[in-house]
Amino acid sequence: MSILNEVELNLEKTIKEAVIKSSLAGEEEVPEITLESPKIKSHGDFATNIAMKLAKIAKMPPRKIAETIVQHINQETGSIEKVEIAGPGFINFFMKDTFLENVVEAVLTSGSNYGKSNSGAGERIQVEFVSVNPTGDLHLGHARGAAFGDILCNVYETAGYEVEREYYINDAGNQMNQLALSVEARYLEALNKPSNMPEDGYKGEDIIEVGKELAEKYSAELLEKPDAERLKFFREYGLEYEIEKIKTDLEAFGVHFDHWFSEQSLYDSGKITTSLNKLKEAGYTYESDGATWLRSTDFGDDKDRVLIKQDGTYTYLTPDIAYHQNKFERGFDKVINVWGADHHGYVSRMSAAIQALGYPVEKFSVNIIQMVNLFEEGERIRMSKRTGKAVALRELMDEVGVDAVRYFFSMRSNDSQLDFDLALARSESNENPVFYVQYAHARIATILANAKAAGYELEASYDPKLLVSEKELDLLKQLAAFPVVVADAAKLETPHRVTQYVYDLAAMLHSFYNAEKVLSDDKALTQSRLALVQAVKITLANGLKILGVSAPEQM
RNA sequence: GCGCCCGUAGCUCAGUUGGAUAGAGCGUUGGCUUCCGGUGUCAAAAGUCGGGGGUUCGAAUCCUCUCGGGCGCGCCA
Repeated sequence: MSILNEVELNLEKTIKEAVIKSSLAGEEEVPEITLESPKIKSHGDFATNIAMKLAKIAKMPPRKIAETIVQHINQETGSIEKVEIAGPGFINFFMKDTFLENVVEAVLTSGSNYGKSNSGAGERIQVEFVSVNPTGDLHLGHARGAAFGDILCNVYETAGYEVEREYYINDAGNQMNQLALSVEARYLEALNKPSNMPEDGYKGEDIIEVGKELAEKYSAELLEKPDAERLKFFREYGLEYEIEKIKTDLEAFGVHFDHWFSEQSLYDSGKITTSLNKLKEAGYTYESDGATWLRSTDFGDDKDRVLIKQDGTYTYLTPDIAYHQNKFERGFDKVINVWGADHHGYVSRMSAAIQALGYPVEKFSVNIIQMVNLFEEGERIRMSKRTGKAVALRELMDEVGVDAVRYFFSMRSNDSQLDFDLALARSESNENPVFYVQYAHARIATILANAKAAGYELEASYDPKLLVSEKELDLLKQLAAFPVVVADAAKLETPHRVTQYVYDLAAMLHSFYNAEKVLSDDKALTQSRLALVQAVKITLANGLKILGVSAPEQM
C-alpha cells in the first residue's frame, strides 16, 4: 500500500468515527467518505465534502454539520496540524510538514519497483491492439494505437494486473487471395513475363520486392507447380513477409506481443461454426434474402448484421465473433480492444454479439483512437514526401526517434484528435516536452555525480525532517502520488495521465532546482536533498519506463 | 437522416468520475539566474468552459435541445 493511500485511509477512518460520534447518522447510514486534494493550498492538504452529503440525512445546514464533525475529530491521531471549515461546508485538513517524511525512503527502498501496487489484484486482462492487415505498412494511426495499447499494458502491469498483449492477424478470407495474386503478378513481372495484377490487388512497393526476391530465389521454377499449390505458396510467402515486416517495425518501436492470433486458425479449428451454432441455439439468428443474420438490434445495434452472405461465405464480423468468444473462453477478467476511429461504428455490433453469446458486456471494452494529423512548421502534411503515400511509422521513427513518437502519442487522451508537430518533436529545446522531462532526469544525474566528487556518500543516512521548504513539500507530495496515479490510469484506461504526471514532476524538479541548492555548506541538509533528488530521479525513470521512453544520464 | 468523438486562454490541450477563485505548455509582455548544466526559473496579460434550458446546496463535468468540426453508417475488411 502506498504511503498516500495509508494517510488517506487513516483520515477517512478518523472522519467516519467523528461522524458517528456526533450522532449525525447511524453507522449504516454514513455515506462513503471521499477525500480530495484541493487545488488551492489555502484549502489544505485534504478536503472532504461529507458535511454536504449529510445535509439531507441530518436535515441540518452543511456548515453546522461540519462544525459538529470537527468538534469530534480526534486531532491527536495521525499527522493532522489543523482542521478548518470553509465555503459551503468543506472540512479542510492541514497536515504537519512531516506527514510525508517516509516517502523518500519508500522510493529509495523500492527503487525500480516504486510505483507498483496491487491495485489490480492480479486480475487477468487481455489487450488486443494494432492488428493491422498484413498487406501494407503501419501508418500514423496504427502507431498511435500501438503506443496507446503498449503503454496501457505497462500501466496495467505496474498497477498489479496480469496482462497479455495480442495481435489478431487477418490471414483469412478473400484479401489473402488478392495477396497471392498480387505476389504472383509481381513475380511474373520480375521474370519479365506477362502478368495480370488484379484490380483490387496490393500495389505497394513491398510486394514488388517480394516478387523480385522470389524470382531470384526460384527463377521460373514456381510456375511449374499446379495452380492451387502455387497460389498457396504465394499466399503464405507474402503473408510471412508482411508479418515479419510489421513485427520488425513494432519491435523497433518497443512494442512486443505475447501472442499473434491467426484468424485462419478459427476456420481450421471449427470455432466459427461453434460460435454460429451457439448464436443460432440462443435464437439470435435468422434467415433472410438468402443470408444468415444476427439479431444485433436486440442489444441496441442500429440494424441487424449479416453473418453468412448469399454466396455462403462469412462477413468479417463472423470470425471476429468466434475470436471474441475464444478470448472469453480463455478466462480473461477483461477483454480490451484498441481500434481506430474509423472502426468505431463496429463497437455496437461486436458488443451485441458478445451479449448474444451470453458474456457480460462489462468485461468488454473498446478504446477508440482518434486520428493523428501531422504538422511541420504549421503546415499540415497529408502524405509522405518520400513515398507519396500515408506516412509510415518507420519514417516517423527515423525522423524524430522512438522516444519522441511514443511520448507525443501518449500526451493526449485517446478520445481527442492529435496534432503531431514534427519540428517540435525533433527540437532539442524546452519547448519539446520529451526533452524537458529527460533533461530533469539528466540534471539530477549531474548533481549526483558532483556530490560524489565532493565526497558525499549517496547511500548515507539523512534526516527527512529537514525537507520542509515549499518546493520540497511539493516534490514529496508528487512522489507520494505516483502509485495512485498509475493505479487510476489503469482503472480509467487513461495512460496519458502518466505522461502528464511525469511532466509535472519534471517541472517541480526544475522549479526546486532554481529555488534551492542541493549541494550547500549545510552537510546535513545536503544529504537530505541528495536523497530527495535521487527519489525524484527514480520516479522519473520509472514513469518514463512505463511510457517506453528512455531516461538518459546525460544529454 | 442516424451513431460515435471533439468543442475550455491567440494556438495545442489537461481537468482526479458533481466541489471552493477552471489549470498547463507554446506564443505575447516584463523580471531572475557570478548557478549543482540558460535544454532552467518567476510573474503579468489572456476565459460568457460553443449556445439555450433543466437536475441541486454546488455543473466544464449529469439530462435535454441546439450550433460547429472530425469520423463512420456494405451481404468490404
